[in-house]
Amino acid sequence: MSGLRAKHKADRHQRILEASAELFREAGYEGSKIEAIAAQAEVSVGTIYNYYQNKGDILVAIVSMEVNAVLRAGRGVVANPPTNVGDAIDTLIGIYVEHSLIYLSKEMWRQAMAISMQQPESPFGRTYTALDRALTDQICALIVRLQDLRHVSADADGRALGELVFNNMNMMFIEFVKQADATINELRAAIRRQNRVLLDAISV
Amino acid sequence: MSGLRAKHKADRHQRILEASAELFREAGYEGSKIEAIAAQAEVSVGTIYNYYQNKGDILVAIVSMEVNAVLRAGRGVVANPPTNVGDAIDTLIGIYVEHSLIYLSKEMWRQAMAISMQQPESPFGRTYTALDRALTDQICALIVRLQDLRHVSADADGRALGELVFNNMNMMFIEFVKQADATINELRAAIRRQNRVLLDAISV
DNA sequence: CCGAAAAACTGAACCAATTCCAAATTTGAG
DNA sequence: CTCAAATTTGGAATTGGTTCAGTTTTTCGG
Repeated sequence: MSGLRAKHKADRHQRILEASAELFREAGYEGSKIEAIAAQAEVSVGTIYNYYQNKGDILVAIVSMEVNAVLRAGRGVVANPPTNVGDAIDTLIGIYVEHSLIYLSKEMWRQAMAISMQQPESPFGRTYTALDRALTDQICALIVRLQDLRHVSADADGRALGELVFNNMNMMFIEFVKQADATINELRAAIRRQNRVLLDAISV
Repeated sequence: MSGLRAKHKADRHQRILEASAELFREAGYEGSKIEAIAAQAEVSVGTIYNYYQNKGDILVAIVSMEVNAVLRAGRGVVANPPTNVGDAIDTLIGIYVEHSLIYLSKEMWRQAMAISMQQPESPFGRTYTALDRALTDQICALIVRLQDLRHVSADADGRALGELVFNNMNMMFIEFVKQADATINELRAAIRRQNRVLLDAISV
């Protein structure tokens, strides 16, 4: 594929993405009709379906960008964690949840999760699952790092621990986006309390 | 409202529910058209919408019955738990997951969860959230019971611990229903491994 | 520069859930 | 038995995501 065609393709991808992101935030995911996205992006409805399998696919592209940004930010913590185990985990989780509503609304998160559940085998579903997996891996990496630094007992099952921490956080996050009036601070406090149970088991 | 009318109402509710359960299992949730349900239940489409707000509402009614059955079964374990803490939790979780696919398919679970996420404020969403809550409470009750019996240290945060166990199990269950080829035994083994981390922290 | 062939675009048609409505039926009270 | 209220019926209209057949654009060998 050469010049012009590739350029058009990139342009249109971008236009569709920008139009969608804008509309999703303004009118919500359900409130954004495909026709409206098409009009805003100055392409036809059919073209959108050339670029994305379905409406949900557009959403996942946006969610992916967000989660990848968070994963990058998390790397710093893993490389250089606070020496206190509780603080280390809390810092990483803080990065995740504090960023969560900057580009995405609660409704967008809910829709994204719902679609990944309905269609786990679709490209969308796979991508979303892969993102969850990457977050889990990052938490596990942090714990292994803390074990290397002798802040966590070496005979703890790092993988299991990381999964436990991630799964709990993720479930709490799900409840958070389901409740319109829940705040990020409440969420973090609740997770902190839950994690405290674990810390006793593993701190050196 | 007296006799006959109430009876008919109950009959129709029942017929719609049975027809739906059968079709959902045979053809899947998405594959079951409302018209087909109506035909099977021998009522008109309009009548279905008299009894249930939407298709998802029917599904939650079925899921509710299932979860309530599981909650009843769980009460026995809470009343009379195995003395070993790991066994106690494992037994309760065993009841939950072993029953999960008897009346519901993985697809039905996925749809139910997805809908509860998309519409957390709808009657459906509220009911589903309440069921999750009831399961959490039951796990917490088990742990408090074990504390009373001196099998779990009295100064552990029972509520936080129960939430952690439930949230982890629930997340693992979500992954389980997303993967077509995941087995219940694999699921239980994975959860057992994760819970082991916790047991060290709290066993007396 | 020309004329296929491939790729991409378009928007009207399709499908299934949901809503709406007027007519028919059933029920319960008097 | 009769009437009024409640409920059911089924078909038409609506809605919004998705598909598809036909058209336009882009590419590329000669």
